[in-house]
Amino acid sequence: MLLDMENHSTLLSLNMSPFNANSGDSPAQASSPMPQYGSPPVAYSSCQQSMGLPHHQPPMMMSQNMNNLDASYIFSSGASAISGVDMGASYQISGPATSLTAGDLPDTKDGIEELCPVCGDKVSGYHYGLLTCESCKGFFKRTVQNKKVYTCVAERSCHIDKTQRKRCPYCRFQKCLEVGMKLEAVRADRMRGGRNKFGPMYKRDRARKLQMMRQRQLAAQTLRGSSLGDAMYSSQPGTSPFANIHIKQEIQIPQVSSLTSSPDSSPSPIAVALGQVNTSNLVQQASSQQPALQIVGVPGGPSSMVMGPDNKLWGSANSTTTSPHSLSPKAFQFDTVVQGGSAPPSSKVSPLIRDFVQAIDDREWQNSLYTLLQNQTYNQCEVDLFELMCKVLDQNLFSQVDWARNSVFFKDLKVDDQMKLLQHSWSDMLVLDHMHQRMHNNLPDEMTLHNGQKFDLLSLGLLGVPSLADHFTDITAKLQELKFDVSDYICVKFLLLLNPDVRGITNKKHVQEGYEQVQQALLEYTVTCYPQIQDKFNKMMQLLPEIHSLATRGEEHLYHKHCSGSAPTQTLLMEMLHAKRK
DNA sequence: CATCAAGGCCAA
DNA sequence: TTGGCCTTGATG
Ligand SMILES: [Zn+2]
Ligand SMILES: [Zn+2]
Repeated sequence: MLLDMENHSTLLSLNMSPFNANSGDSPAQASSPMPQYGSPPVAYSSCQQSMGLPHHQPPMMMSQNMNNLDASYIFSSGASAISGVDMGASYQISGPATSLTAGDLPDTKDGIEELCPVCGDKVSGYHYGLLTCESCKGFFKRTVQNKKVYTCVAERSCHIDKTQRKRCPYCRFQKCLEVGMKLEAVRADRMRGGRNKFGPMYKRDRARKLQMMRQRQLAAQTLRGSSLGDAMYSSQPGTSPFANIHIKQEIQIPQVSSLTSSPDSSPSPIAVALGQVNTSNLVQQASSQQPALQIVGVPGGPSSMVMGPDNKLWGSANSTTTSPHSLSPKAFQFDTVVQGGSAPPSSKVSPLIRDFVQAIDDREWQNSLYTLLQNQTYNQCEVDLFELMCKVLDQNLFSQVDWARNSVFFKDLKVDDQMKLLQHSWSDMLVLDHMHQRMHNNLPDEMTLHNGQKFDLLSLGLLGVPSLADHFTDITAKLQELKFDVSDYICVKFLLLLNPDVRGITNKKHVQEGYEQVQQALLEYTVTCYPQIQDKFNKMMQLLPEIHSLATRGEEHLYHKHCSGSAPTQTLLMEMLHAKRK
C-alpha cells in the first residue's frame, strides 16, 4: 500500500530545465533557486510525517548541500528516513551486500561483474548514478517521479533479490538509495534524451573499470605462484581470501557526527564524544552508532573484493605506482612484524610503557580506515576525495578521543580538562599516528578504492595539505634515524596529549604528573634500549615542536578550506578546528 | 552519425 | 505495478 505525498504540497519543489535551455514550456515551474546545470532533479524535501507513530523517531537529516541541489527522500512508515543525496554533505550507507551465495566473486569471469547492486539481476547500463538492471531503473524512476511512499510490513530489512524484489517496494527503494542511486538524476521536467551531469562520471567510471580489469589480469598472471601472506589476515576463516574481515564494523563514527544534524540544541560533538552529555539518546548516538538508521552496513560481502586489483591491504597496494620500502611485498603487516622489528625485549621495559604498547591496536586502526574507505565507495562511481579524506580524519579523531578517554592519567581528568587537552593536541596526534602507521606498519602512500579511484593515504598524515609533504617526510626521516619505535611512538603520543602547558587546565598538577611519568619512562627506555643512539631522548623531544608546527599548519589549511566553502560541516573535525580558534 | 541514459509505453 | 522495449536528444 502506498501513500501519496501529494498532499504535502509544501514539500516538493521541482526544479526545472536541465541544460540551460529551457523551452519554457515546462509545467508550472517557477524558477530554480540556484543556477545549476545538470539535470533538473525532482527534488523533494519532506517533513517527518510522524503522525500516528508510536515511537520516537529522531528526525533526521535534511540534506543540506552546498552547491548541488539534492533531495532527501523520506519514507513515511514513520520509520527510517533516508536521504538520498549524493556525495555532498552526505554520507553513504554502505550496502548490505547480502544476497547471492557467499561464494561467488563478482569479478572473475572475463565478463565483467555487472550484477545489479539492488537485486542482482543483469545490468543494463548506468542508471541514476550507477550500473543497475532495467527493472530497478524503472522502479526507481517511477518511485521518484510519482513521489511514491511505501510502507514495509516487516522490519524494513527485507532482502531484495531478483525474485523477491517486487515483494517490498519500501525495502527495494531503500536499497536503491543505499547503493547510491541518485535522486537528482530523475528529471523534474521529464525531459527525454540528452545527457546529464553524470555523463562524464559514467565515462570515467567505465575507463577505470577497464583499466582495473586489465591490471587485474596482469597482476594475476604475475603474482601467481608466490603465496601471499594474506592468510594471516583473515583471522576468520573467511569464505574468500579477502573479505568479510570486519563484518561488525558497520557504519563509521564520522558519519554519525555528520548525522547529528541538529545545529541548535545539540551538544558539541566533542562533548558527546567525551561522554559528557548525559542525554541518554545522544550519548548512545555517539558511542553506539546509528540509532535511527537501522541500516547496518555489512561491508564484507562481494563488495570487498571488487576493490582494486591490489587490495592486499597495506603493502602491495601501490606496488606499481609508488614504492616506498619497495622490496618485500611480504613485509606487510603489523602485529606480527611490528613488535619483532624494533621493540626490544620487554623484560627491561617499564610496566608503564609495556601497558601502553599492549593497548595499541593498530589492526583496528587500519581496519576501520579500510572499512570506512570501503563503505564510502561501495558501488559509487566517483566520490569527492577531499570529502572522503575529511571523513577519514573525522573517524580518526573519534578513535583518538576514544583512546584518550580510556588512557591512564587522562581518564581521571574532568571533561573540561580533557577537552582542552584534546583540542590542543588532536592534530599533532593524528599526524603522529600516521607517521607511526607508515613507519611501523607499512601504510602505503595511496590506495585504490572500490571504484578505482586512488585515495591518497599520505595526505591524511598531512591533514590534506600536499605542501606539507616535505616537512612530513623530513620529520619521519629524522625519526627513522633515531630508530623511533613503537614504544617511543606511544610515549610521544602521551606527551603530546598530556601537555601541562595548555592554558586553563584546572587539574594541572595531575597532567603534569602524568607527563613527567611518561617522560621519565621514555627517558629510561631510550637509555636502556638504545644506548647506541646518542641522546635519542632529547632528539626526539626536539621533534615534538616540529610535529606541532606541521599539524598546526595543516589545521590552518583545513580551517580555511572549511570556511571558504566546501568541507563537510557538522563533524567532530570541524568542531575541533573551531574550538581552538575561539 | 553512433552512443546511451533518461523518459515513455503498454502487455502482463 | 512491473519490466522489457522503444523514443529522444546532448555529446563527441
Ligand atoms: Zn535490479
Ligand atoms: Zn520491507
